[in-house]
Amino acid sequence: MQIYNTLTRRKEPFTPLVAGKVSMYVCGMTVYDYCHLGHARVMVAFDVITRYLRHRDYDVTYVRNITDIDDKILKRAEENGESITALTERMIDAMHEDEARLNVLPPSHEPRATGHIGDIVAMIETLIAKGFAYPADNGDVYYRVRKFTDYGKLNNRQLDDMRSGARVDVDIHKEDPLDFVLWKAAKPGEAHWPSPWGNGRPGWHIECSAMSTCCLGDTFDIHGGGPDLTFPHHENEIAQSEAATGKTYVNTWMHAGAVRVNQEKMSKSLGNFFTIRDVLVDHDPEVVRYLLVASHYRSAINYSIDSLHEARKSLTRFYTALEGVESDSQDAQADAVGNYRERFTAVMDDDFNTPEALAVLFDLARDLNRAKSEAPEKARPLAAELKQLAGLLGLLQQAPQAFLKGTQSQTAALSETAIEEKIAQRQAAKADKDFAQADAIRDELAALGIILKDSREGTTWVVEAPQ
RNA sequence: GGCUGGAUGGCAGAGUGGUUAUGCAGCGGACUGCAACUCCGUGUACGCCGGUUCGAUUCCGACUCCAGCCUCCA
Repeated sequence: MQIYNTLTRRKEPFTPLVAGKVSMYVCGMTVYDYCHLGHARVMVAFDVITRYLRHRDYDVTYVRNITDIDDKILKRAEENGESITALTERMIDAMHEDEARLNVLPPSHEPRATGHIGDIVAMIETLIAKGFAYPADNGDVYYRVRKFTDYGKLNNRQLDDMRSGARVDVDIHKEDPLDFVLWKAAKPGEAHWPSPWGNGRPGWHIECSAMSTCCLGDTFDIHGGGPDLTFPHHENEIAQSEAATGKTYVNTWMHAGAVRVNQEKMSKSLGNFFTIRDVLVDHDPEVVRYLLVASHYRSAINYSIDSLHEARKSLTRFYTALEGVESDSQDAQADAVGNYRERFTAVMDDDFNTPEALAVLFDLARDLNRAKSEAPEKARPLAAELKQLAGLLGLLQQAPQAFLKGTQSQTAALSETAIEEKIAQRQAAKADKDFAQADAIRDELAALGIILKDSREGTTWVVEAPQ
């Protein structure tokens, strides 16, 4: 297998530290609001990566943290008039609900910052002892960036170039404007934990260093996250961890691509974000997942309603192929189903090329459609193979009819029984050769987005993408 | 200003130093009462200018444009 490494800016053969095992840490949510599609992308990308690595027989330990103490959380809890814990618990529950709907498997461990204050304090103490950090007279503790000679290696950035950016905040308590905070002193009334430097809370970057090291060891295989975390967050993590342990922090850095809206990054600051739950009101969660998997994990995706419709159409093609074929995993037999599995594995081995993997599945689907009419005995194994391979992408696990008939909200204009009633009326009209009447019924349903399909076995229907 | 990516057919989106991506849409045909679904067939696509090469969309350089990071953001 080969994986693109942000650190070296190229694809590299993947060799885990311990043969057969993969240790992976992904930066998760700061839980002060609902997840948006950018979060969904990271969740789905690393879910596919985890599923595939496990399929390749790696024993994967997947750690994804929860940042449950932070300035934005304090602010939001204050605005809402609720306790910090009430807010974070509510958002954590919502996040779990969202990812379950997107068919994202839970990580192996989900450590929370507030559960690791001791580890965080210990790491800061080590950094101070080694001269990489210093307590300031305002009660904060800062990281001494210029002391870490490798600083900037992940982003290919020179410290002196960053000065010219001039957007670094000038803080009189810092020795150098580039220094960043490890421990923040609590203002009166703020949530806090005791520490050798007084009451306070951890800075953002240190929690990931502490939790990843504590769950996975000083050095681990893969560290992932969203595209906007490479700087400063991941750069700072490297500085903290490598200074503290004296060892390489991470071998392979992986970053997902951005989700855009109208060619602009979807982000909290721009306010152009769509939450997962908002999108799921009108769309099958699998459509959203498909949209995310249909592009390579590193490339930017432009989100639009049209792109969701495209995704729905593609899934409709797959489910149409699977419709009417009973199969289970026992049916997938290598000799009967061609080389799809080999092709799928070859492209997924190359930096998780999911668009190519889907192309293989479309070829498989065509083969399946052909088999359904020409060689029925091959249909079952082909369908089983399609479901099994798609399952590695977290797709095609619904009953075909369930997907094709859409959600209740999509068919709300007419109940399922009413639709069946109309179909029966049309059958009767057809039997009487009253085609004008039959066509009128079909047009009436089509106007409601219900498309009829006649076949030897009878008439079925699908819901087309909502307009 | 520094640093990253990107520019592929009507749209989405992979990939490759010479030969079909794939999906949607379009066109022709089969199937159908007519459709839909499905199947078969069908597209002189690789931002611009140079260079390397027998040959470049693919490698190298310049240019233009787009996006991102340098400040909280996945």
